[in-house]
Amino acid sequence: MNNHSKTANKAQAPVRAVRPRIKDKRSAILQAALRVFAEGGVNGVPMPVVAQQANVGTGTIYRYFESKELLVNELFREQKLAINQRLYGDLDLQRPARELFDEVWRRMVAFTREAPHAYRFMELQDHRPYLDEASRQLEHEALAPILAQYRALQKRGVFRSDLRAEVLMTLVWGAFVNLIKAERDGHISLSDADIDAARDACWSLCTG
Amino acid sequence: MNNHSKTANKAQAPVRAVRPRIKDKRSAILQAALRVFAEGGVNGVPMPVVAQQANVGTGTIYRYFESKELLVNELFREQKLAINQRLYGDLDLQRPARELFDEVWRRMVAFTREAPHAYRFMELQDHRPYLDEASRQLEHEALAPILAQYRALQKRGVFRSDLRAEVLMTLVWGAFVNLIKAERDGHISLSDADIDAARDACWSLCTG
DNA sequence: TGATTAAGAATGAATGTTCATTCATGTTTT
DNA sequence: AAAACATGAATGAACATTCATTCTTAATCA
Repeated sequence: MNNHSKTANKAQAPVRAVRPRIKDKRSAILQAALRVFAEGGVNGVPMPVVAQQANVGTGTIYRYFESKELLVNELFREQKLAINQRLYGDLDLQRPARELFDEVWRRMVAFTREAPHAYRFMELQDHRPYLDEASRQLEHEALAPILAQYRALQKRGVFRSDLRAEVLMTLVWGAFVNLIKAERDGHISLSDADIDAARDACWSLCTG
Repeated sequence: MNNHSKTANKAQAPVRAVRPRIKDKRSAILQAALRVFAEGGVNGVPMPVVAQQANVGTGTIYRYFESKELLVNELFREQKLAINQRLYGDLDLQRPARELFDEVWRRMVAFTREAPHAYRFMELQDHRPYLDEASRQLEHEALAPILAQYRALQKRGVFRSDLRAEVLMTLVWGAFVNLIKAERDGHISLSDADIDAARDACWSLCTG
């Protein structure tokens, strides 16, 4: 199980080692897993299906990931980081609060449109039991900068201060997620005007 | 699969029939299922565990429910009706809008506190693939009265009218659900003041 | 240059486990 | 004693994971 026998009897010469090349199948597996898990749920998709979608033998997955659980966790963390970068990266915090709010809202909507698999996977709840400590930690850390921003806006009197920033952020995020979910579930269809109006309503929620 | 053979050859007399007494095990099964599904998710809990929690043999469940899927659907419908009654039943629509809003919010919070299993089960997403047409239909119908109320408040100018009532309702519901979820996930803890403030913020969302 | 070969990489059939569902048998009710 | 009920061990299907085998790669040598 753990006899790596790395540098045992190599006192002689080349040290060249044979650190291989491939770095490609791993990506293919992650990409395929994202797609099929987003569509069928982690519990709904057997590993052979992931393998097939990645054009890889079933056993190959286990050369790159110890288990389904570990695969799910790596996927979660990878996506979490990418999403955070996409939503909050390169934001000019000097701009007016309302402009920032609109910009982030726009990015969130764009993300749900352009990367539906990634969005769906992260929104999925059925992978929660799989998540390990590192993933949970990351999830928590990822929110810190936005939380700080909410706090700053409260301090400047832009946002209402009768509730804690955590609560405010939770409300807005929940409203957004449920809006997108309602659309995907076919309960409503959203025009651009609807989405802008929803944004304005959430702004009202924040400012009182 | 569907031969109920109810009242076939009973043209004679007593009509007494033998419709037995038990009506009890069925309830015990539903109640146990609600609890364990709420805790472990529908996919996470084997039928023998449901049976054990209901103090019933595994096979007995199948005397009352054709399959796990049907059990989940009956449970879903039963709970949906009960919840709707609890949240919106006996509401005096003549009262001021703000009072009604506060009352419903209060009921929602009380429900999450007093019937955490029922709330959790309904909030769960992993039973969604199990739901049949009847359940989906019921889910839709259950929203109609509240939607009508949102519309009425828009018409009276109490609620903002720059977004459709469906969208408004979706936003508020999502905000509430995520607030409770954040608490259960341990991300935040909610004081009564937090909950009241969240309610006020949602009211702001509705009124602009 | 082309041949040889050993180590890594890939594979998918085989394995062991978990679970929904069934059914042969026992128990209770009428 | 017949009819309805209840039971849980047995069944078969689905799944995560393993492993004996085959394929690739690239270092070495003729």
